[in-house]
Amino acid sequence: MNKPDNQSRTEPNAVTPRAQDYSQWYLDVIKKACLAEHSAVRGCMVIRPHGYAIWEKMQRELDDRFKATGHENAYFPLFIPLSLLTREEKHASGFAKECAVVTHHRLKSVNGEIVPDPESKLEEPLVVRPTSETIIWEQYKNWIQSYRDLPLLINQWANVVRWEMRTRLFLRTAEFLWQEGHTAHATEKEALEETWRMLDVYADFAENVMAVPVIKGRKTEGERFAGALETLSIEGLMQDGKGLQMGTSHYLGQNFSKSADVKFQNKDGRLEFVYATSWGVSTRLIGALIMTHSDDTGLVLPPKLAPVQVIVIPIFKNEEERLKIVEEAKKVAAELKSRGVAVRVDDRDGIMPGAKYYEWEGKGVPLRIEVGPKDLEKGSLCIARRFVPEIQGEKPEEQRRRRKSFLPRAEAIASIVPTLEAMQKELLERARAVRAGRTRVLDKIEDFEKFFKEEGGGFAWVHWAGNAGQEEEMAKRFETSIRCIPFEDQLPPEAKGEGNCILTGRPSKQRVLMSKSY
RNA sequence: CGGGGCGUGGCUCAAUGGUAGAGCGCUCGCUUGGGGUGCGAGAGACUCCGGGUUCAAUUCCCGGCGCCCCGACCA
Repeated sequence: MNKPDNQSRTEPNAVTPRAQDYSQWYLDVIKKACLAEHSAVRGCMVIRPHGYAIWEKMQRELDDRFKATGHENAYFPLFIPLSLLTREEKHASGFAKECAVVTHHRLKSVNGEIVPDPESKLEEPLVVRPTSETIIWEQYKNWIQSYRDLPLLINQWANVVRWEMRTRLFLRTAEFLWQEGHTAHATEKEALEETWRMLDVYADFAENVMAVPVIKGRKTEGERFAGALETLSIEGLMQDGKGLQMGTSHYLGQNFSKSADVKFQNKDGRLEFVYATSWGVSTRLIGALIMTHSDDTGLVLPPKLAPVQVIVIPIFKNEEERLKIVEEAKKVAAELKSRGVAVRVDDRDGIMPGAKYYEWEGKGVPLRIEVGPKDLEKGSLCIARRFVPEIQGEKPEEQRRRRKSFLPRAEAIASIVPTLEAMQKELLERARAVRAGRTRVLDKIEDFEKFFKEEGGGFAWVHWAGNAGQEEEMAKRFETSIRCIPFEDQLPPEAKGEGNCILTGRPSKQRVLMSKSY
């Protein structure tokens, strides 16, 4: 990476990036943090070790929550026979436009060129799973006979392929990693409860682990998952004012059990189709993390998702000093490790400490400990935070001073865990504040237009009673869509109550959440 | 699939109708070390592919291919 000149040096903690071009800013952060890059394969992404380590942390947190709600992991095939995928009509037509299809099973050399062997054409094409409902329900048919087999609560960690026209690292790639839960229940009530429960799991994860505040609600008919009776989602607001769907939980009713013919015998001995749910979150969440917290210096990670929570940087002049200081740095690291902190010592020689600061800040490491000769002498440590809570009107250099603190050694080490916990909370608060600053309760279409065309946009709470065609009109005029019809408790107090549709003026019982989106 | 932009050392880019240059990175040496040390030496490019114009093309023209951005499609 190029060394920035003095003018382009960045001060950490800028919540709103100076970059006008968010696309470029987003890519810069990913690059600085070494998270991912485009691969030579169209629309596909290479996740680099640091990015993958974040995903692993997410996986662990989510998996714990799935297990705690009674779910088990399993794995199903990558390939779905075409006839299986097309059994559920709406589901098939919903995904039809973005399927990768395998048609041959062998290659052959023709005139010196290796091509699919025409003789090896499959009798039935195989679709690379865009999602696994169909193949999983085909299997559930064999697993479910009695009400005693229910509920069946399964989750799968997998990759899926959706052949998107346009891709963006993490936010939309042709192949992505995700988890998909697929559950079967004896009653509609139980399935609905599961649908709502898993949305709560996602919302809890988003806020308490990712430190990204979300709005919970239901999708409009047009945005519903193909084949679902109800789609719930959590919606986050990114720093550029665009909304992002961060997770979905679907109530599938009996659609998939009917098309796969999955019946069970209830307590009365009668045969019934089972009720289904499915729910998923993907590596898109890493995109959400980046777009929510990062600044011009690079990535900012909530401590709970930081693969390295504390980086220890030894500072030394000569070999003699190096030996002593690195030894002390390793001791400090060992003490932190015993307290459950993910810590690393950057003892690389020949790289200036300042360069290391920039590097680890770019990667989003929450805390840095500097150990130098003076610390050894005084028995102290320097602790620097990746970010500090904003103070209005504060100058950058004041803030920089506030980011660092010099503490007696024991005190410094004891302060790490509480500081990480505090930073986790501060990050959520900061994201909440940014979102609040970009959220409006709007009643007039002129105000709506001004908000999205002049003020950068964000979340708009508006009354809506339009039809699908009128939703389309809003999309054309303002590039906005209904992100969700929020649950009642999700509305801010000033947005509650009845009113009139912002477009048609027709009476509306409740406001919906509108924004531009990814 | 439409609209725009770009393909030049590893990266970011410059220049030129006469076969290329910088910064960063990399290697070696010294120097330096609490916010991107400084100096010196060195390695590294058939200028995306194909064709055309020309005495001569990296440069101009045409056609591919690839990438990026903006739309349509979507987690």
